[in-house]
Amino acid sequence: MDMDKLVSLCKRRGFLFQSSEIYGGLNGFWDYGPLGVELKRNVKEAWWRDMVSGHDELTVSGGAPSTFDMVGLDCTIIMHPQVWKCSGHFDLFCDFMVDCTESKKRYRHDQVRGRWVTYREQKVFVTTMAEADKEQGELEAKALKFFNIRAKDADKLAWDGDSVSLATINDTKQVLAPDAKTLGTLTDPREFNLMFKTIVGALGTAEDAAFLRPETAQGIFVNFKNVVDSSRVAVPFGIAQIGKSFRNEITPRNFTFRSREFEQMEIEFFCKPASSPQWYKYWRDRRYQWYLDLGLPRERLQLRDHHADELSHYSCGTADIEYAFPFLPAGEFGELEGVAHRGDFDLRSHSEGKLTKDAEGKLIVELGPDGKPKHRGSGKDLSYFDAEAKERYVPHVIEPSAGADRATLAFLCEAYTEDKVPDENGNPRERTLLKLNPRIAPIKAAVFPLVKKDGMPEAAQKIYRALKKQFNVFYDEGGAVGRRYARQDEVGTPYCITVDGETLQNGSVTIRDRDSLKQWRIKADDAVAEVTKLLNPAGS
RNA sequence: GCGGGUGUAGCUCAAUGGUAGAGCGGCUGCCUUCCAAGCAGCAUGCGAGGGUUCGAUUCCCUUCACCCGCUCCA
Repeated sequence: MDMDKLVSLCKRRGFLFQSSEIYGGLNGFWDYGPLGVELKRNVKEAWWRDMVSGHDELTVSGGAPSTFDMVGLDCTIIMHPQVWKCSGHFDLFCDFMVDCTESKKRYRHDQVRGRWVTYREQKVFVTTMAEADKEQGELEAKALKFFNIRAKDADKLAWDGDSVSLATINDTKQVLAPDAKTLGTLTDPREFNLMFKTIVGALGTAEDAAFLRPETAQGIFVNFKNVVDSSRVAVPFGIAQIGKSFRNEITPRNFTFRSREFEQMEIEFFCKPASSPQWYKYWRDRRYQWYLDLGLPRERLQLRDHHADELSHYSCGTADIEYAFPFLPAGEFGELEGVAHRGDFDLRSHSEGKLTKDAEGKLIVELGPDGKPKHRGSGKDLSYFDAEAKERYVPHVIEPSAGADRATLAFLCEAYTEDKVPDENGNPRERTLLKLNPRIAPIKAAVFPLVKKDGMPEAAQKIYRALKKQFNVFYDEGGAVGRRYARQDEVGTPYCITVDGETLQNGSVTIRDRDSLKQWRIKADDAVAEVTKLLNPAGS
């Protein structure tokens, strides 16, 4: 599929526009047009319905270890700055980077490592990005090349001290950058703010700095106690939230895939530590199935477990649900949702202070240079008393975190179809259509009078008004009926109802299926019942 | 952030140092009894800023955005 064609259709038909387009646009920001907002709302509402409001806490659903509760939450985008310090975002999202003017490469300042070495009175700091086990070999090879000496004379190099991070070096003039041949090609370290900074208070000073949330999850963790105390939920239970998040992506690209302002659909599921692996598996499989049910095919959707070395420092297991977006190279997949087993990292961090892993892999409070906690927690007890088991523990957390915009984009990509249908003379003609699942289609049905006379518009309008009470439907009486069908196909409307001459005789109308072009007759009075039936097939 | 490319109507494209045209789409009317038909008419544009010039959509600079590659991807 040609991505440009989809982007063009999205703009032409009002699904997606570039933000601030009349001013030249803004990199990484996108607006949803009249049809796009319907589509995205339908995606979010399907998620909320399927995960939260439609959840049956009385029945053990397929694959779940037990029954469980689900509730929702809607938190603010701006929270106490300490939230981001304890969550780990503050440390991770405020990186210092250095650029190499020779190789044009960019490095995380603290990740560049090197050693001082002297040869014939010249002392330089040789650096590399190599892994620890290959580091010394790399450094020696680079030093030999720089001083232009043979490998057999390697013992003439005088090494001084162990390998250290570039962050400990003040004099960049004597630094040989990892991919450079000459000295002093690195810029001074510059701060990269991956979180959006803002000011709280009209007289904003530096102390009033706050951040727009980079994820909705933390609002759930900091409200854990409020929800437990107020809503009669018992572990195991989940708290769900849909909302905007903000990240300064370094390279926003690929349409809405990597936007700087985006919407998340997140669940934090709290469970007993011992049963958390089962819950992890449950959520991972259930979330994968959700995308299949809404129309992404198994061939283009994969559930990929992270390797151990890919896991975040707090995670005991993470799987990504990934879709083969057409803008990616063949065989590559892009993340739609991450399902992470986060252990008790978040609740404990917000209670005790930001945690880190010690040498044995145990979570301990991270200390600053002064020996005190680097980021102080709230000091509030976020443990849970399990009345059934008569024990107190900090629940473990499973986090299915989905991108609403990415899901919407994936459904659009998958729906985009070109086929050939017979024209009025029976010759094949190119057609563009969106084969959207009717559940998420922006318009559920269109109603047409076959021609604009003989009372057909009046009859069609009556059907339109009846349908409109329950569904987003569209009325169109202009031009040839074939053109009106084509327009609806292009925006993914699953059904078209047409009033014709027979309607006036016997009260029947035709109803047409978008994908198959099949038409059948129903009673005009049954239009609402028929569309309701089609949109709610048995078993769902 | 770097390198390369691109930027003209809603979309796809053309032409030009003397302020732009087509196809498709859109709108109005006529016609039209089932898949973008026909006829008549209408509307809409040189991404932004600056410079050179009598005059810039065209040449130059800057900027913004998009695409490709690198980097980044918490």
